[in-house]
Parts: sequence; structure tokens; C-alpha cells
Amino acid sequence: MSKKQTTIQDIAKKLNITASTVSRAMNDHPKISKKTKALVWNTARELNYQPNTIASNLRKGKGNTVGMIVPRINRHFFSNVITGVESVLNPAGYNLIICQSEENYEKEVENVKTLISNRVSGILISLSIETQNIKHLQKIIKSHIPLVMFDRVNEKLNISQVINDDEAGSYEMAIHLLGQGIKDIMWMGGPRSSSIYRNRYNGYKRALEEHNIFAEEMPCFEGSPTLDSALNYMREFLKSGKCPKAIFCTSDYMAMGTIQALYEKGLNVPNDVAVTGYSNEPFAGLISPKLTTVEQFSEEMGRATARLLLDQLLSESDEPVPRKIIIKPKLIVRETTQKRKKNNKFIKNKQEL
Amino acid sequence: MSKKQTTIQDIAKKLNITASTVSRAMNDHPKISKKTKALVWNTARELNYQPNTIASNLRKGKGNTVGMIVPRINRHFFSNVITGVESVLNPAGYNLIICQSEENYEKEVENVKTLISNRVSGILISLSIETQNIKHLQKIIKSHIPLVMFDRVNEKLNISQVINDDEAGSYEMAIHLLGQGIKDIMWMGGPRSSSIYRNRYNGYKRALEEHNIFAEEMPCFEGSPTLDSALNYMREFLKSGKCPKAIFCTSDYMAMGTIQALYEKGLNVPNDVAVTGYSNEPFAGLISPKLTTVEQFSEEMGRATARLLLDQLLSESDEPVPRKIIIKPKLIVRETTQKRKKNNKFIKNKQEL
DNA sequence: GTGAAAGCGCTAACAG
DNA sequence: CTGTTAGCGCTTTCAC
Repeated sequence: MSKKQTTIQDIAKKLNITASTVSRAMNDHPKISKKTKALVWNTARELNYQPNTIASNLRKGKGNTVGMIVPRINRHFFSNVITGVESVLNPAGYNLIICQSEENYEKEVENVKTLISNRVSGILISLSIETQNIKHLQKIIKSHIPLVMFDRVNEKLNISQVINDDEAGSYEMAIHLLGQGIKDIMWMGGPRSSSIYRNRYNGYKRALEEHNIFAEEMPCFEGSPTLDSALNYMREFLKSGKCPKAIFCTSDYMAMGTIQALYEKGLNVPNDVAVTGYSNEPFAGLISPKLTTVEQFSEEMGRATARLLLDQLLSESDEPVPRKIIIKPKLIVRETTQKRKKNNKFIKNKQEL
Repeated sequence: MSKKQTTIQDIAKKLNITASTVSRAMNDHPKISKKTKALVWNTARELNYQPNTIASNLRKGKGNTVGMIVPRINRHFFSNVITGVESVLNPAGYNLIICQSEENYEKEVENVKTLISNRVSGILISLSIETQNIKHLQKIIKSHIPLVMFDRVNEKLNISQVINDDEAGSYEMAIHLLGQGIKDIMWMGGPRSSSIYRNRYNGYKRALEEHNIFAEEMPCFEGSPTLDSALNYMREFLKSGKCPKAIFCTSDYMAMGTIQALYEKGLNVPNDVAVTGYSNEPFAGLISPKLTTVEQFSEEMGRATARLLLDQLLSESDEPVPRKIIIKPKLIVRETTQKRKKNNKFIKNKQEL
């Protein structure tokens, strides 16, 4: 048993025909006789032949893998986008190479380099929070590799992209809060250097301004969108003794940290303070009280992103028209933003302490 | 601007040297003069040259990608394993092609085929729940592609693997429950055709038997480890009017479904019924009451799996000694399995209704 | 219908 | 130090 894989040469030799014939037979070429094909297929099975896609691609000058760069794979949002992407790309015959930037600009640049070197047929990217400089993206374009951005995009770059209407999602959330009669809404968001957080802030600001409230005058924290970051900040913040009537968190994890800090101070959610999340993480509907948040349709975003790429992959033109798809998010009002009254449905479903 | 990527030929031509020299210069070969190297590197940058790893690999007869097959990427457990794998493989110069079997045997076989065809240097796999037949795995071995199984393994196959000590984790959990004075512990598990659920059942059984209780006599549900599956079953089950004092769920999601069904019946967790999870999903510590569960150290599992593969990749021998790494899980006792008393610490941290 | 020959982009003997 | 040559495994004209 040799260490090497069988090649079409091996099959050819065994059958006393040429490699070209074997190649054609394997690809079910019409001009090969049924007999030869059967012969080839049989010995292929016999010798445990596996076509070498790599060699084939090299020869044909095209590939079957697509590269995808995400900040982190173990974020529910991104792993769902990936699922959506694969559901479109796999049936079309493409494999995914997934890279994680870990929210780090240098890593992202590195990822781009490896993907180009691996001659992927296309690249899908959601930018790291750090990313400002987009030379690496321009390099992709210069290399004529179709590129589609999703979720966290760079707005200066005129290429296909799929984004959530974060401005609208955030606006609706703020309107919902204002509709509860709340006038002081603290902002607790991710860094506005990133498009998504900037847009969410803008939506919040717009809603407030429509009610003659100025976002700039609200308490505001901007930091890493994690539980700990929110928890630490809020612990400090609450020492001052005052607390807004609502806290608008741009991530469900920040909401969790915020809620925890509030509990530690003996404050009740939602009766003392309303808290929102964003993203609808799996736990949002499982915790108590259930978290009001925004559903982003991540899998749909993945499918849309993949479809935009496929369009480019299949189109002959080298300069495809950039398309922009905006996915409407959906406000999910649950318990953390609605004051409870005795005997309502919400209380009935809860266990007593 | 041409559509093709620049090659070493282009650089060679421009500098009036040969491709081999360029190749050597690019690889920082010691016998190339500093001057030539500088020349090559500069024109490389100038022409926006990106090495073609594919061609290089074909020539060298080895690759830099590793294939990984998981049931689902958007499961916290698996996406964490992937993170662990990448943290070891990327620094070693490997990329990951990730495939999802979606718990489907045929898809898994398909995945194996594409990975072999893409000449990956190694394959990491966690079997789908359906997988019984292992011909496709034997094909990998026959193709001399290093293979490492993790988490859901096939015990008949004597190859390297990384597993959790599910038997022990489950045993400890059952002992914990028994220690609370509970004697009727319902089993709510995933299908025992899968190694992990089989082992968990065995641990539970052993613990019970040590207390002269027979697992066979306990109520038992075996089904898809999802929230809905547990919810639907429990709704039916509870119609009978009787309910065990504890329910041992082998997944945090099943626990959520179970708890929901219990609430619907007006039963309190943990005071009426203790409920366990398994896996320590991110929400386990966030819900109320907090879920007692088992931490699996998924990222560590990923790292260990990747290391086993690297060993084989780096070792010269074609028949490496199969190694088996067993990761000890950790019981995390939280609130769903401990009866509450007035004024204990646990209550203090809770908000009042 | 099938074979011969060339080449995708790169590397590695073997020369010199 | 650098050039020559051959070839990784496959496809694809161009022949016959």
C-alpha cells in the first residue's frame, strides 16, 4: 500500500489508455464510449481514486473555495451568518475557508493575505472593530477577487454589501422606550468607529430628537460590547447614586452585565429601570425577565451575502455593479422594558420565589 | 490592468532572471544575493504579487489546509472547539476548511469526499448523531490522511481521539442529585446511539446503582437534544399528574424546555423539581434560577484535538500510534438543583417579583 | 472515440 | 550565486 494517492495516470496505465481519456471519462465527456467510461469508473473505485480538485483547479484557472473573514466564530450572530452562507454556497459547489480576525486589524490583514494566496474564488468579510484602514480590501479588489462585505462594512468602499438597518432597529427600540413614558435613556454601546454601532447610535439619537431630547445630554458609555465591560462600568456608574429610567444596550451581553449591576444595587428590572439588548442571542428569551432586544435575521443575512457573491462569481464581467442589500431588523419587545402590573399574564408564567 | 494575477514568471521576465531565482528569492533562500532578493521583493510589491499557495502545494506534494467536520457550527460547543482548533493550527501555518454535517450521515459522507478531493493535510471530525456506518472514515485512513475524532467518536475505530469523560461528568451530576436526598431522577437524554449520550447514561446509571436504584425503573425520555423536543415531551408527560423529584437533562437546551413545561404546570424549580443541564451554554449562568450543568472545556478540547493532528502531521511515520485524550468535565452546581431556604445568599441576589 | 503535447504556477534536483 | 530542466495532477486544444 503506497503512501501516495492514486491519480488518473495510475488508472490510465492499468487500462493501457492515456490520462486524457481517463480525465474525460471521469468528467463524463460525451465523446467517450460507454465501455471505456465503465472501465474507468470501475478501476477508479477499485483503486480508491479521489480526484485532485486542487490540480484540476490550478489547470482550469479557477477554484471552488470561498474565503470568509469574521471577527469571531463563536458569536451566535456570526456562526448563524456562516450557516446561511454555507446553505447557499455548498449547493453551488463551493467550500468555505473561515478565518477569524479576533477583532484585530493585523490579523484581518493576515487573513486576507492567506485567502488571496489560497486563490479563493471570492471573499466575504465583516470587519473587525479595529479596522479603519482598508488597504487590504483594496488589495482584494486589485486582485480581481469578488468581495462582499456584510454587517460591519466600510462605507467608503463601493462594493456589494449586506447590512442590517441598524439605524431603524435602534430607532424603533428608542421609540418603544419613549412610548413607555421614559425620557432619560442611557446609551451603552459598542465603539462608534464601527459602522453598526454608529448607525445604532444615530437611530437612537433621531428618536430622542423627535421627542425634543438630546442624546448628547444622556449618560453614555461606549466600550467593548461584552458582559464584563458593561458590568464594570455600571458598578462604577451606580455609585453616584443616580440612575436613568432606561438603559439602551447595543448588545445582549452588555444588557446582561447592566442588569447584574442593577440587581447588585437592589434595583428592579423593569420596574425601576428598563433595559434593552440588541441581537436576540439565544438566551434573550430564556432569562428572567425576558430581554427586549432586536432580531437581526443573521442566517438570512448570510444567505443574502452568499447570493451577492455567487452573482459575481457567475457573471462574466470583471466590473460587476455593486449591490447593497439592507435587512430590516425586528424589534422584539419582551419583559425588560415593560413595567409589570399585578396579575398580568407575565407574572402568571413566573414561578414564585 | 489584466485580469490575471502576477506570477513569478512576470517578475522574472521584468528582471531578466529566471523563475527559479525569483522563487528562491521569495522563499529567502540563503544562496541568493541580497541584491537580487531586494530586487525581486521590490518588483513583487510593485506588481502586487501574491504567491500561489495552491500551485506551490501541488508541487511540494503537501498542503496547508485541514478539514474539520462538525454537526453544526452554530452550536456554542462546536464553535468553541473550532476556536480552540484554530488557535493551534493557524500559528502552525494551517487553514481550516469547515464542513457541517447537519447531523446527517449522507452529508457527512459528502463532506469527507470534498475534503479528500481538496487534498487537506488532515481531518478532524465529530460524528453526526445518525452516523453508524464508518466506511467514509476508513476511506480517509486508506487515503493516508491523518484523522482525529473528537467528542462524538466511534469506539470501534482505533485512531487518535479527544473525548470528554462524559461518564464521569454524568456520574458526578447524578451523585450531586442523590446527595440532595433525591431518589427518583428522570432521564432526559439525547440518543444513546451516539457515544456521548451513551456514556452519560452509563454514568447516571452507575451512580444510581451505587444507591441501589435502578435506572431502568426511572422515567426516561430519549430524543433530539433540543428545547422543543424536551418541551413537547414534558408537556405530555406531566399530563399524567405525577412528576419525579429531579430531571437529568443531557443538554442545557433540553433543560430549558423541561423547565418551561414545569412552569406551565405551576411547578417550581428547584423547590418542587430539580433540573440539570449539560454543556454550560452561555445562558446557563444567566437565566433564573441559574442552571446546574457540566462544563466541557470545549476550547481546550479543540486545542487538544488540533495538537494530536499536528503530531501526526509533523511525524514522519505513516502509522502513528493512536492517542486518546480524555478531558475531565467539571460539575457546576448552580441554583436549579438546590432547594432554596429563606434568607440565604442565593435569594439575596435575586430581584423581588 | 482516443492520443499527443502543452501548460496552470511553482519548486527542486542538477549543473555550472 | 543563478540557470536549466522536469514535473506535481489535471485539462484541453489539436490531431488522427
